[in-house]
Amino acid sequence: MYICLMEFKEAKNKFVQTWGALGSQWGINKTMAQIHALLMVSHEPVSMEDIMEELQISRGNASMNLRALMDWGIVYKEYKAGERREFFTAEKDLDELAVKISRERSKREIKPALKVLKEVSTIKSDGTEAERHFVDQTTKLYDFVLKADNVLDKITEYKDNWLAKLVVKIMK
Amino acid sequence: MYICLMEFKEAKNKFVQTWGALGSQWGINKTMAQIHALLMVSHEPVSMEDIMEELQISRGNASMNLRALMDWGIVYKEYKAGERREFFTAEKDLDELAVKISRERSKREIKPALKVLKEVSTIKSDGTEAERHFVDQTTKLYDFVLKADNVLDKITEYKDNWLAKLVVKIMK
DNA sequence: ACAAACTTTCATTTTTTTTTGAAACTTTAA
DNA sequence: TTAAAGTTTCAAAAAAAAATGAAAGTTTGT
Repeated sequence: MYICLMEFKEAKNKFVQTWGALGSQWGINKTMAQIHALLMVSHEPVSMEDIMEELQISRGNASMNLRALMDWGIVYKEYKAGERREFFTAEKDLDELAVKISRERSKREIKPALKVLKEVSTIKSDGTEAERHFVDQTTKLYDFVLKADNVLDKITEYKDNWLAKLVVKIMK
Repeated sequence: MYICLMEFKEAKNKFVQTWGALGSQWGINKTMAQIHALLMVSHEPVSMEDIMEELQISRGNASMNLRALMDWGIVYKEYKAGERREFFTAEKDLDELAVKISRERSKREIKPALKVLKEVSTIKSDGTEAERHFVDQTTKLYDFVLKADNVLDKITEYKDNWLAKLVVKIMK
């Protein structure tokens, strides 16, 4: 029994650390990813105190990153009857999680980038070869990113089981 | 003519800055993304000197990031006849570029994460509900990430025009 | 073999990002 | 209305990541 508990804590910690590192590599702040990981594998809502305790982080840090996760729509606040404090849960449905992350990153990062690509690809170019190449390349890039963004949108529109459905479409 | 040149330089600069910022948001060092952007829109190979000059960065920085880009397989060294210095070009085919980035990120980040997910999801759990939930959730996550990684692999296997082909498959 | 032309490396510095923590704020219950 | 229990904010500190630049290393032509 003791050994089993140790193994669990160890595994949980390893998972949280790994998810945090993966987050960093994809431009998501480590603590934010760690909090999310922690909530993902918790079977019941977790208080801010507990998050601070488990991840050894300050109240401010916990508060700010929980806010960010809620802004992303992948962590929810919960109230327990007769409890003053707030508890938090993560979106645990992976299809839904992926859809929300896609949507948010599209809105925050891809769409603004597309706007700039459009802008820079439409300078008048009756000029040098350098100019012609620039316009050509940025136009291609605009088309590519736009198409990719649309595909992602289409895919995640299925919402329920989009990944499974995609597998079917592609393998066939 | 003068105004037109200004517009071009301005557009080029805006593109490079934007691509750099986008890189940061996705866990790619800003300078690395900027160098890549610069090479992408350059119609002919660029020397390290010119890169340093255009991006206002040091020799060391340029050298290290060019090496990293070559490791990713998306920037190539070129030798010009009768020239001692080395010149650099970027992969300009966007299908190919996306394939290479996918492959590399899968190899460097997804695969190692999968290994950990497998590990932590296979602790023995005859224990508490917390343990059962942990095993359940990490197993689902493992399956999901594995499937997504495979789909990406399959898609990019088309290599030529994979995005266009995907559009067809999905819209249909 | 030499030196000129060029590239790479890495300890140090700089910049950027993240974290802290204490003060300000909010909510609830008595 | 008050105070207890909690949350949020943000200026300052710390940590992490990136950039510098000078020394070491390489390559090439004579």
